[in-house]
Amino acid sequence: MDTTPKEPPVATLADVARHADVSTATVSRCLNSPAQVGARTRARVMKAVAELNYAPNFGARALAAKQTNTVGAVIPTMENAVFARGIQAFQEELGRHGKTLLIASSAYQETLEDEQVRALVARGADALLLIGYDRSPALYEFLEKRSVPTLVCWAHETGKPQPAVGFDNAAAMAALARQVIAEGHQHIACISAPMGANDRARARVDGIRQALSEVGRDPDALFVTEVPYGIETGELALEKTLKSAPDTTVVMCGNDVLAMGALRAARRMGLRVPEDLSVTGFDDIEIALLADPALTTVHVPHREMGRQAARTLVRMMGRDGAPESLVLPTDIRWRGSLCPPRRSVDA
Amino acid sequence: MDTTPKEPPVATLADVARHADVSTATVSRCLNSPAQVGARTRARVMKAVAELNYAPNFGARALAAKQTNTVGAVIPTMENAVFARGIQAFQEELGRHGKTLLIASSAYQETLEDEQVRALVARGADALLLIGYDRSPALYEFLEKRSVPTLVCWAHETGKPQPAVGFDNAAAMAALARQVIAEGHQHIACISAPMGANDRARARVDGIRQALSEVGRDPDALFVTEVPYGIETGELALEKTLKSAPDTTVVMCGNDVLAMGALRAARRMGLRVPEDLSVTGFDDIEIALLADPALTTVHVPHREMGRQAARTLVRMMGRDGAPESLVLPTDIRWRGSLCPPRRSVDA
DNA sequence: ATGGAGCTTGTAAGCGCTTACATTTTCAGG
DNA sequence: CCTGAAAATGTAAGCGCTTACAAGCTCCAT
Repeated sequence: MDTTPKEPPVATLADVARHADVSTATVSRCLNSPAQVGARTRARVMKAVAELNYAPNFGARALAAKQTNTVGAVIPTMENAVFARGIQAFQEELGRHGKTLLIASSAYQETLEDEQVRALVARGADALLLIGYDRSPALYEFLEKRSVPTLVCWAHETGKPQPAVGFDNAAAMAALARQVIAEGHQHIACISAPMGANDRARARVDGIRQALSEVGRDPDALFVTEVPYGIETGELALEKTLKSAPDTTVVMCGNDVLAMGALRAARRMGLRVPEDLSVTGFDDIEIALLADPALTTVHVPHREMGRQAARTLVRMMGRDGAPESLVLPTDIRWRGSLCPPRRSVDA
Repeated sequence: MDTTPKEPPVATLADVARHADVSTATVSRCLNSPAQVGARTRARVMKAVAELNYAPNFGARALAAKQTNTVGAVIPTMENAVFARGIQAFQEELGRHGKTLLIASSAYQETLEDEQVRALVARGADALLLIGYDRSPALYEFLEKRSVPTLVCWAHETGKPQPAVGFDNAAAMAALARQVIAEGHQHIACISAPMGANDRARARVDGIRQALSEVGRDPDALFVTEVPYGIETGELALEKTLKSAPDTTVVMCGNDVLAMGALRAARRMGLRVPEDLSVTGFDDIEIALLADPALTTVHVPHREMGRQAARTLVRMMGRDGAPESLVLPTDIRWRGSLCPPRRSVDA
C-alpha cells in the first residue's frame, strides 16, 4: 500500500520555514510571539504549519527555552479523596494557564517523597506542589539551589519560610475541639493518622490539646491512637481506644475516613452514635454526609485550595516570582454524630 | 554573603566530564549503560557526578534521545474515585519502570479530551492511556501518524482495533441483570450516566437490555434515566424514575455514586430498601460497603487494571511494541440492597 | 613475540528550537 | 524624493545530551 518507503515522520520547524519561504526564526516567532511578525507573512506561515501538520518538538523547545511549562506535584496518594479532589482542581486551573501536570505519589513515606521530588525536577518540572511542610532540609536546599518555585499545600503555618496555600490544621481542629468541650465532653479520645512525617496529622492532634489547655485541662491526658489511613484501621482504632479508655464519650478523628471506621465499629459494638458515643471527622468529604448519622466534621475547601495553589504557583513561575502565601478558611459542619455526653461523669 | 557573583547555576555533562577527566560520551555512558564503562573510570565519573551534584538536563536528553520517558493519561476526572484509584496504581507501576505520569482531564467532554490528548503529545508523552473507546477517528489517526502507543482502559470490546486493558462493561452488567431477573423482578429501571460520548455507560445499559432479551422480554421497554455523575443527580433520577415508572421494583444504576443517590432518595421518599425497592450499583467503590443497606454491585478490579495497564503500556513502548489486550474479570458482590420484589405483580 | 578479537574511550555530528544581533524593508516627516 | 527610526526578517550560535564511528588498549592463542 504505502509506496513511499520512508516518509519524513514528522515536520520540523525548518520544514515549515522552507515551505513558507521564510527563516526558521520567523516561524518560531509566529508561534511564540505572533505580534512580532507581519500579517501577510504570519498568514503564510500559519498556512504552512497547518498544511504540514506541524507540532513543535517538546525536547528541543525545552532545551532552547529552558522551560517545560510542566509543573510537578507529589501527593501521598490519589486514593485519598481529599487529594484527588484538590489535585483535580489544581490540574484544571493549571491547564487554563497552559501548564501540564506531572504527578507522583509518596505513599506517605518521606524517603519516597524525596526521591519523587528529585525525579520530577529531573523530568523538567518548572515548579512543584508539595503537601505539608515535613521534609528533609536537604530537599529544600536542593530545590532552592535549582531555584524551582515550590508551594506547600494542605497546610499553613505562620513563620515557615516556605510559601503555602492551605489552612491552619491546628486552629481548625482546635475550633472543633472547643465545640466538643462546650458540649460538655470530659473524656475526649483521638484517632489520628500516623504523625511520623505528617505535619498535618500532628497539627490536628495538637489542635485538640491546645483547646484542652485553654480550659485548664491536661493536654497530655488526651488518649491518642495512631493508625494508617483506612476504614478498617479506623474500626480497629476505636476498639483499641474503648478498651484502653472506656470512659471516652467522644472520639475526634484526624480525618473522615478514620471517623467512618469509628462509626462502623461503634455500631458493631452496639453503641449508639451519638447518644453513647460522639464521633467527629476532618475534611468533609462526601462520605461524611452519607454516613448515618451524618458526620460532624471540619469542612476544608479542597477544590478552592487546588485552584488557588495553581494560580499562586503560576504567579511564582512568572517574572517576579514573588512567593506568596494564602490561608483558606475552614469551618465546622454540625451534623448528627456529635451531641452532649449522656452521663456527665465526675468533675 | 555570596562572594561569587555568578556561580554556574547547574552542572552540565561537560562539567562532569572535565571534572572526571574523561569525554562527555563516557559520562553519558556511565549514566545510561554503566556496563559499557570500565570499573575504575566509572567510579571516577560517579564521584564527579556526586561532587558536582549533577543531574541531566531533561530537554537536552529528550531532544537527543528522542524520548521523554513520560506517559500521558487523559481521564474524565480524578474526583471519580474509580479513576483516582486506577490512576494511582497506574502511576505506581509506571514509577517502577522509570516512567513519569503526565495527567490531564476531559470532564467527560469529547472535544476537551481531543485537545488534552494533543497537548500531552505535544508535551512529549511517549505513550498514552485513554479511557474507553469513544473518540473521533481523526484523533486516532493523529496518534497513529505520530505513532504514539495508546492503550484504552476501563473498557474492553472484542473486535476493536485499539488495544485495551479493561473489562467488558456490557457483559458485567448483563450478568448482574440476570441475577436481578432471577430474583423475580419484572419492572427494572435504570439510572445511567449520560451516554453521549461514554461507551462504558452505553455498554452497561446495553448489558441490561441484553439480559432482558435473553429471557424474551422487550429490551426497549427498559426505563432509562440519564443524569450526570453525582449523588444529588442520582436522587433526582430516582424521583423521576418512580414518577414515570411507578411499578419499578428495582433500579439498576450505572455506577455506585448514582446508586447512593438512589438509596438516599428512596429513604427520603419513605421507601424501604430492599423490601420496597431494590437498588444495584457498579464499580464497587468503598462507599458501596458503607451504605445502609450495603450496595449490591459489580466489583471491578480498578487497582489491578491500573497496574496491568501500566505494564502493558511499558511493553508497548519497548522494542517490539506489540499491542496486546487484556480482559480483567469482574464479579458480582451480593449485599443487602437487592432482594426479590415484594409484590410479584402480574405475569 | 605477534595479530587481532574484544573492551574502553574519544571525537564530533547532530537533535529541533530560541534568540541576540545583524540586515533589510517600510514609511512618516521634511 | 530623501532621511532615519521603527518594524520585519534573516543569520547563526548555541542549549546539553546521545551515539555512530574511530581509535587506542588489553591480553590471549599462536
